[in-house]
Amino acid sequence: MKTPTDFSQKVLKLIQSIPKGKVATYGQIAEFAGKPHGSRGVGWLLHSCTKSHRLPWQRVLGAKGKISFLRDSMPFLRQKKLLQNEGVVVSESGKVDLGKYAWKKSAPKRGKARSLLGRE
DNA sequence: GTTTTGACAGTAT
DNA sequence: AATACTGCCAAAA
Repeated sequence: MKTPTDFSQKVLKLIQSIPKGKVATYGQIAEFAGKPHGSRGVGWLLHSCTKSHRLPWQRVLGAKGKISFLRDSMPFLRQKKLLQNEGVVVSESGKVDLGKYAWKKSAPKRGKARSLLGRE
């Protein structure tokens, strides 16, 4: 409500809300932000935000927990390394075990009682 | 104000 | 199974 695109703010918030060792997908974030099909806007925002805020885009993977970049891409390797550093096991294909690292939306509402769901 | 792009996802063929 | 097309959103030119 108010300024432009709450969506972006939500997305940003969500990204920053991703705990270490966990990973979220564009679809998840988009859905949490209120746009089940706004994956594009999410990825887009991520890029924009990262440049300005340096968000943990590394924790944001593509669909199915797979990195969107090419396997031989430089960003891909960087991401993979970062994720591994976080404790996330990334396959050579750039796939992450969502069954273990899939991030659960804790509470996009900041300052509100965030129920500790997740619990792996 | 309109057009193009940008780190996607989902469904259909 | 892999590939193509479509749908969606937001920001920059």
